[in-house]
Amino acid sequence: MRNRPSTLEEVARLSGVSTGTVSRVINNAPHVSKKSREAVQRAIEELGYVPNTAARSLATARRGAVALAISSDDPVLFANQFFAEVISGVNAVIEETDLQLMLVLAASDRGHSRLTRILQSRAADGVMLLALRENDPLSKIADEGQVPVVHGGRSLDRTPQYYVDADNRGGARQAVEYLVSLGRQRIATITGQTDMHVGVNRYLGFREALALAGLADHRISHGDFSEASGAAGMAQLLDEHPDLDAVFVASDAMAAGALKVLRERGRSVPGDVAVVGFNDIVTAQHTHPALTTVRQPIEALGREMTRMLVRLIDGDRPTSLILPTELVVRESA
Amino acid sequence: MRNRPSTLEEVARLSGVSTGTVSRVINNAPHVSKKSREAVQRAIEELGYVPNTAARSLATARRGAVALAISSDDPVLFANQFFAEVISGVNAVIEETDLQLMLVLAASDRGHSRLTRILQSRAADGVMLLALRENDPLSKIADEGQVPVVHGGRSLDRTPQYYVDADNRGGARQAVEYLVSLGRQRIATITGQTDMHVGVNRYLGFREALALAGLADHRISHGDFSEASGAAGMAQLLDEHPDLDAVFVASDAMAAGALKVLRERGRSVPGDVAVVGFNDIVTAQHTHPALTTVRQPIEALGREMTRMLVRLIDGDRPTSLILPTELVVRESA
DNA sequence: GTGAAAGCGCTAACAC
DNA sequence: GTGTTAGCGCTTTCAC
Repeated sequence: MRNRPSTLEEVARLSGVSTGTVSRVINNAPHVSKKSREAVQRAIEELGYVPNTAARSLATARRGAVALAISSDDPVLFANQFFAEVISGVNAVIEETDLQLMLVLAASDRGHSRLTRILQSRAADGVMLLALRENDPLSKIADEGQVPVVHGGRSLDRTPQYYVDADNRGGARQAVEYLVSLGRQRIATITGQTDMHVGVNRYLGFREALALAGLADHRISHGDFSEASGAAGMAQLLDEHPDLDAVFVASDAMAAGALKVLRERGRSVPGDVAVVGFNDIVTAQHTHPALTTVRQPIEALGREMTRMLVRLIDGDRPTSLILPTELVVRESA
Repeated sequence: MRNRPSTLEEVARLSGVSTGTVSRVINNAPHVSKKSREAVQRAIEELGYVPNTAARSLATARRGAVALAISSDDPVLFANQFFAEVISGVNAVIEETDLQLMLVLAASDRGHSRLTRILQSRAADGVMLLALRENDPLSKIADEGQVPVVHGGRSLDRTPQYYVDADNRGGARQAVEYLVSLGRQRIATITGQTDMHVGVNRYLGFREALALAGLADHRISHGDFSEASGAAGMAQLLDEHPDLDAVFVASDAMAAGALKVLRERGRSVPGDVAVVGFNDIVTAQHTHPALTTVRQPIEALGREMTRMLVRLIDGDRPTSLILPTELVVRESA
């Protein structure tokens, strides 16, 4: 570790101009002579000067940072890769700005209250809120807070003012329409939690598609997005509707469970039963047969959330976004 | 959004004490009468006062934040789940402190120079550096920087002063010893990049175990940790050493590729050829057959790195750590 | 046990 | 185009 970082005042002294001018150069404001500008730049170089962000924040009342807050410990959303992809998208936009990214995982109560503090205190210039639980008290706090908030995903209880979401309903519709186009007639579904926005909307998409095709939509089992619940759901469906010829499963994890049960019961996929999942997790490529599924634009979600937040911080009024999903056809349907 | 946050001075006014006393209460310093303390707390409550972190940072010369920097875009390490697990571990420790977590993904050049700035400028009180490339210039900058640095993993060119790493060598040895204990005699390996610390050490572990068992160690193919290279490596090994009865593959991704080739060539696993991977990625549970592999303590890595950094910030001199790995036996060996 | 006041390093308004 | 200076909101001596 080296000696103490140098200050703006030292730069001023060395370059023979006032602190005001140095400051102008650093923030490349207009009305600075070429001569001073170069003198300052030389001095900065020589001293290895780096501005003190705390001092700057204090003077400008801007933090120079945004927070990405993940409130829920919901395994489905937090699941590994979703997380990594969102961050990757967020980072891509952040890198173009001078903002820093703070990460706040509100797993414990402590994390929760910490997030509350950030929302109330202007510790960040803006917050992206991901995976809020239904009726999460944070939702209210966010609305009353000091800083702009962008939500990733919606919840059932309230639609946030600024959000980016994937088109879960459209994606589900697309998946089921594909099954219909394959000639399947007796299509079932295993839903996710229907007290969650994603769960409900994928289910609605399912019903919508069947209604449009004039097919029956009573073959339903309710899961919770977990692999185990997918297996259980599939077993139940086979018991209750042995004639089914396709199943739309609201998550890939559940679909993996369903495939296992189908194999055990000797139903061939997609011969006897076609299967479509949702999310396109990595594992979807490695199931047997490989899973046809709906891909969410997760990285884009991160990118768009960040863009939106930056615009809000700049005082703009962006409009919320629903991002399209994409059907990835593999072997299971 | 509400009105302006209140200041410490306002708290002082409302509670009828000096700003000095308010400050003492907030940082619960000794020598404050019960009476003042309570008056202050009441005022804080009433005003909803939250300290301004920038002002505090400026006064104390501490940032109240640490950075987790991921320098490399190395797909192996950045791979989804590794990333999420590290962060989860980091977060667990962070939540116990008053520190904030800044995330710096140095994917682009811009990201890189941004990280350099942080290292040089005390924008964070400490930095955790993950997945540094070999000969990464950052390594040097980190050493010369203003803040304590903890490395996750090592590189070939230099052993950092403070690091936490997984026992790659020991893990590999363990894996191969297990194959030996199964009675396998003609054991091959597909290595990772051997210009990377992990690559080399897993390879060394392989040789060590064979040497100890008095077995030949010439069945080698060099991969790059990718699934494709695993497939190519397996094909090559089968061509050159058709008699092999086991293979230690230095990553699960490569192992997945290898399994595919074995299946295509009609070799049964583990009947004809036993396969062990490394990393225990989620997919390992879903290959056919499910993959026996070496699990790295990734969350612990994040936790221990953070603990170490916090101790460094506090002025302690922690000692570097190598965390044990664990063999996860499934069906492939 | 408490108050007063001098900074921390920067920006921004104002004067020239 | 440039210099001067008053803060930003907090902590921390130093008196008392």
